[in-house]
Amino acid sequence: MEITRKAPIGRPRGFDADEALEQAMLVFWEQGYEGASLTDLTGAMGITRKSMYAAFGNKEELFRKALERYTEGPAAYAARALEKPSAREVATAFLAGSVSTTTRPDCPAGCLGVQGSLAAGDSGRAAQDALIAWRDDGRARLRHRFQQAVDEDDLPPGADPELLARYLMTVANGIAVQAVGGATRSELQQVADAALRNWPPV
Amino acid sequence: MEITRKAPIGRPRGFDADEALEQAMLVFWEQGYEGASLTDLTGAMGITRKSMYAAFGNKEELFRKALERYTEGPAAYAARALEKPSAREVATAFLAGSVSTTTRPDCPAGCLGVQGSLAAGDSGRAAQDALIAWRDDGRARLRHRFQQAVDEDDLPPGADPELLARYLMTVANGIAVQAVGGATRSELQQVADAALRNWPPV
DNA sequence: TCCATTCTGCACCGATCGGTATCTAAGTTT
DNA sequence: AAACTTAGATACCGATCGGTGCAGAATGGA
Repeated sequence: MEITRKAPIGRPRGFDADEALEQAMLVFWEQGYEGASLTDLTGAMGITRKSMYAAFGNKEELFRKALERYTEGPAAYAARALEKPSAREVATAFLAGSVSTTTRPDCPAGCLGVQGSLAAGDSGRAAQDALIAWRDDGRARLRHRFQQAVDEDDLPPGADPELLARYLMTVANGIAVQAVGGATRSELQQVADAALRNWPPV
Repeated sequence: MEITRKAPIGRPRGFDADEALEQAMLVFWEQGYEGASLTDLTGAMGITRKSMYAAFGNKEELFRKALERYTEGPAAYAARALEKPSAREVATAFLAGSVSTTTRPDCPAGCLGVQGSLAAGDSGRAAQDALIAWRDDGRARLRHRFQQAVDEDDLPPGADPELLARYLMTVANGIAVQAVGGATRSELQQVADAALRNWPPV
């Protein structure tokens, strides 16, 4: 029987891996996967290339882990929105979260899940695929939530969960692009309000 | 008085500059500014680096010219939409054109004006700025067109041309992102229809 | 105390980046 | 034919790319 080893032998790492990952996420968010060089990344993380490779594997894995952190951090609004009691509140919270996260003054404008690797050469193809899967996953969760709403008579029987989910995701993605172009929070919230004006009534 | 010289002295270029630019546009469209290397570009254009530099200046200028060609080619739907007789038809044609152009089977998925350089490192910053200006210009044209519609009582007096323009642009940008993720033409047309369901009545 | 292990800092790897120099061949004007 | 300009091919430039090898420092277990 092995007892749980709390501290692995050897010299412990001299940096906070979570904090380093946070900084890497911000660099990817601002510059995209291909636009973020290892020099940019490790510079912001405050560690050397060697330490980065030992802790995170390689650039591609670092990106995946940064995306995970993004999901649980800045993009956590999506998971919170899904827990709202009604479909309308889900949609409203989802777009409101999208607006506020893409226009945070202390973070890069836009959405890592969109601009992290929207178009890419060969070297960024894996990151591109990861983001496509990420957006698909978000859309699937919305679809399931709206299917549940239909089942609960929270949406009219004729409502199409698939379409509603894609519609919301499309608007959110557009908001992210607009944010990169410098659109303000209030401008985008108006757009979100407009997009919800034709939401199916209960 | 100089007479207009039709053919400049020296050996004429041995390739079709328009066709070469078309191929460069397709590469930028698919891989983005930073993701498209000179090797990729000149390979698709069928010319050498030297010829490319002589004909187009450098990579950045090549991108600007490819964007112009994109505007007059695949993205010409936008200019055509602006000439529709009513605001509603403008909006409908704009989104329909956005859907069909981002899902053309013979072209890369998505929109060059969005994915050409959404996020970028230092080297892609100029292309990024060019695309932001490009999208701003499209939005301004929509705004002017809707202001005209308000003046002509083609839109209700309370309609906000600025908001309507940004709303349409946001949906179109979202459609472009969705197209990259593999959304089909009919799926996106449904989204476009949904987005127009709350268009202000005359 | 000594060893094993892992960290850090730095130099370095081959490959590729955008961009050029150099050469010959070719075509058009004067 | 002379003058001029460009095409095409090749080789090259310094810089940067993602990724490593190595030596030394630091820590845990024995």
